[in-house]
Amino acid sequence: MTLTQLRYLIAIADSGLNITLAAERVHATQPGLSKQLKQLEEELGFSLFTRRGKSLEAITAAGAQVIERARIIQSEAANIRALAANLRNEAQGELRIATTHTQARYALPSAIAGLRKRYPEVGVHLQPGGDAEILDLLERGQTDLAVVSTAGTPPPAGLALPVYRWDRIALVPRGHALTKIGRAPTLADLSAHALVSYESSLKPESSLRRAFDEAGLPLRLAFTARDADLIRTYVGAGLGVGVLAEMALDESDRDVVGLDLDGLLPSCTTWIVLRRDRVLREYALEFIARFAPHIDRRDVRRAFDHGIATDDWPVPPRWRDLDLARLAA
Amino acid sequence: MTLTQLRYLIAIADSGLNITLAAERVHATQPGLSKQLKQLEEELGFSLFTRRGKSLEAITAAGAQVIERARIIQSEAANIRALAANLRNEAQGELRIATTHTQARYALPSAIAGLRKRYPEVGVHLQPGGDAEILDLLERGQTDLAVVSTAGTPPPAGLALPVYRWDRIALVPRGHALTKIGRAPTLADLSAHALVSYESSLKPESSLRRAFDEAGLPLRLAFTARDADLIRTYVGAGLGVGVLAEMALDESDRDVVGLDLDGLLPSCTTWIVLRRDRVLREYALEFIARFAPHIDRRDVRRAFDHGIATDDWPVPPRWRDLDLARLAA
DNA sequence: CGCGTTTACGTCGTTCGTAACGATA
DNA sequence: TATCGTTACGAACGACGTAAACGCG
Repeated sequence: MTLTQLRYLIAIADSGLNITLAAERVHATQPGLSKQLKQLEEELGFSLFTRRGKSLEAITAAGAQVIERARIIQSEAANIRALAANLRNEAQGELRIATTHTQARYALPSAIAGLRKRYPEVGVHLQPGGDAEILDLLERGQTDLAVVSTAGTPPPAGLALPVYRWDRIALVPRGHALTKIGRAPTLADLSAHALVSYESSLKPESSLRRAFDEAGLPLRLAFTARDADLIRTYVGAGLGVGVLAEMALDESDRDVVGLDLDGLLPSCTTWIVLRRDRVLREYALEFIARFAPHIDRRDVRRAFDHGIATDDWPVPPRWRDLDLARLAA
Repeated sequence: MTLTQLRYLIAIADSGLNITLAAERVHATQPGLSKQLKQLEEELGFSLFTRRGKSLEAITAAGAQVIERARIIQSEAANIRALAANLRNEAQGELRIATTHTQARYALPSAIAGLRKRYPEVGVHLQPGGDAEILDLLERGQTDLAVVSTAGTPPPAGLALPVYRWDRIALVPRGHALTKIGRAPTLADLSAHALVSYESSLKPESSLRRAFDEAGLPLRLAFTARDADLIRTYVGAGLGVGVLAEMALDESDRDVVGLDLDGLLPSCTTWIVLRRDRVLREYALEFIARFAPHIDRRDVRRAFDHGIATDDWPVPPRWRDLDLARLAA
């Protein structure tokens, strides 16, 4: 058993059992992988895969167990290399950030721009998805850090650092009835209209849905998307009243106007979520320091080593109080 | 970076930085280890050890981090091999059990004898120590399972399976004053004598000490040892009244006699403690099934996979109700 | 016949052990 | 001078890539 064999094994599993594809991904030849796989199976004394003819058909139960452990080994080997790269002050590398569209579009650009200024050789890869997918990516170790938002408690997995708080606003076409009532809309006001909001509102545990349920009001969703820009567009097209993150408000928009909801819905917190068992490259800490400047870098280190309870983190600033220009500097 | 390099690295660290000794332990030559170590350091780009002249002097901070990860890698590699050996129904192997003297001497023999009957090719290695040492061995992955006792809650680390409950008894020379009071001794009775008990009674959190503290009585320890046989011997020699596990009572002993303490001290539970992240060989499960026959083997598996709360385990039988002969069958 | 896997083979790099050398207490 | 680590060298092994054969749809 060698690290190479385990790497090949994982590549094969992650390439849908296509050895040729896996070989390309690890920059090796297909016969090489075939042979190493065979040797590994021989050493272990059982088949990692079932075969139909010559092709791999499925992962055996035992194979799945082995792959699981192999991933841990690979991840720890990567940790050692990351450790080494940090000590050498390597300025090259990659940063994979799994996040939602709203964060990627409105919150992250300045911090990422700042990061790239300090580390021009670091490639940043955004991995968009829904909250569950994002945390799943983190869980499976396929991303370096996740940026997600919750309306209440922090996400259960990993080490969560609070970044900023934000509220939702209502978005209506200019001249819409709701702009004329002279006060912030109530849930009853909203309930009178079809709503346009995030895909996540479809889930029964969404905070929007819960607010309506608790008020005993019906929630009609005319349109949902993950993408705040789409929501804005469709509000402009008159599909209904938008409910979306304040970050997505564009003051210069001629067609639509945002309305404060004044505490109608619970505030949200955006978190950076990390895996405690993963060594971060220096530039990842740099990103965190820029995106969440109110958190002391040493506290992050300490949280990694000893585990800080979530309550011990400082209350994060509100979105509207953030100095985005400073993050990018 | 190879698995071999990491194995050598760990061997060096565990041999007190003596490469020659480490080489013997891994069945390789000293120059081989030297060279691999150098190559690893070269690849990582920093020193794992500080050197005085040619000798290794200390582990660097970064080196400690690497070793920590290397241990995880080694442990997972061992897990894969264990997985494979189980599938092949290998009947050979080793079982390392870290435990206290009392368990090793009185509780384990029948279960181990039974295990050896079923698996004659398995070498069993008892690693004696105090409770803290034992759990430390488990923590550091240097033992397969730990057998420890507590007077209350289960040990905090790992997966704890309750095996049996037991009480402490008093041990006095024949004809001792306490044999003539015609009732079970009270704490006050005991307090009148110097006691002979386990080394662990020296610790302020020991349940014996706590019982005396709570009763406001002084505890005088004339003699302590880890070894119940020694305690018995010194009670026979008249050093004082013994307080020890009922398992250690030897009815055929001519010199001393045991006295029931009748709930004077809290009951103890003996636990098997496992690491959830360690794959056990089939014979280890066999040992568990023999030592704790009231626990369903499948529940152990399930606890490994999903994590069962400690409260969900069945209440273990009392020591005196155990059928030791059956365990050995 | 294309796609993907296995087999065969030659080359190259690496590991490992032996032996000699060097440094330290 | 004994102990422990490094350097040097040769033999053996193993990994890898190229090329060809094989099976399956």
